[in-house]
Amino acid sequence: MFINRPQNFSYKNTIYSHGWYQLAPFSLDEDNWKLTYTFQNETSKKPVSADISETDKKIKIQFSDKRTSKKTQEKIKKCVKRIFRIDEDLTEFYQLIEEEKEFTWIKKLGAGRLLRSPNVYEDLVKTICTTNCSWALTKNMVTNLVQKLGEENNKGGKSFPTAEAMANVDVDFYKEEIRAGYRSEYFVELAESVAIGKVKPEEWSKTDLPTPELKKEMKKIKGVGNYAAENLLKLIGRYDGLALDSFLRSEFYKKHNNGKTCTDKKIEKFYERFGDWKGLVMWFDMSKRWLDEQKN
DNA sequence: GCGTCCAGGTCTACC
DNA sequence: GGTAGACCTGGACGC
Repeated sequence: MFINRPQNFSYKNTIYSHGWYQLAPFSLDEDNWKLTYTFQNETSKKPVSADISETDKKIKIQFSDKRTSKKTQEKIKKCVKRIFRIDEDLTEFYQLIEEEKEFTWIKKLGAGRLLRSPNVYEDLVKTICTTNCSWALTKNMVTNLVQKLGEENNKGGKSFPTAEAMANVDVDFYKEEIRAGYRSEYFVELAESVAIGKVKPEEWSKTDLPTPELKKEMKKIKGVGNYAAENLLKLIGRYDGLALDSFLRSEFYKKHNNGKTCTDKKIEKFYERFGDWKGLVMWFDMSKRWLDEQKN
């Protein structure tokens, strides 16, 4: 199964856009540039693993189970499009940065798209796992969630757990098995709220709510503060927040402030001219060094 | 081996 | 609305 690649799209630089590709159920074979993901499957409950790779003009999806139904294949194709943001229109973003020499590399390298999960709920849980801890611990928590609560297929692939599966375990499980620490209570509350339909993260992608109001909605969820909400907004395609975290701040100090610390207001002022796209501009401005270090 | 620091922050109480 | 202090984990670091 194939998907057409959009203009200004780099398969590799989209995978490397941020750390999400390192989080289960994603796994990346860098020698063959094969991104594997195990998708939830509502119809049979048995998840489906798929290898994603690129050809000259297309993105290729290969299913580990050849008996995967056409209907499921089509659903997974839709998910892959979401993961790579195939249908996202970045024309305005590229036009905006074209006027600034410092940022023209983004378009040239086909960067600009942030890898994401097949659904908002997974991005939400993973974002909470990034708060107040090292990246190693984030990976550990997410791996535990997938290994201990995800469904397994006959190839050994495990999917990210559903809200229902996450709601079926208690706080002690999150503390002892997931090693989520103080986040454990947040996960129980969140999973229960999503499972009964009280909180609907998937609606966030479709709502017409202005960003500040949507951000307020997101921050009602325990464990979601300013950084987490703005990170989620970026993942659903709203880039008017910077999602400042310790990584972005320290990179900004090094690159634009002679290594000295400064206020968040100063950082915000620097990117103000990019309006609704400032969050995306800042992310790629700060992560250029990281992209340069990856295999290209 | 042990203690301390801190990392892709948030929450609550208090002012 | 702004701020201080508590909150879990685990790797890095110094001793």
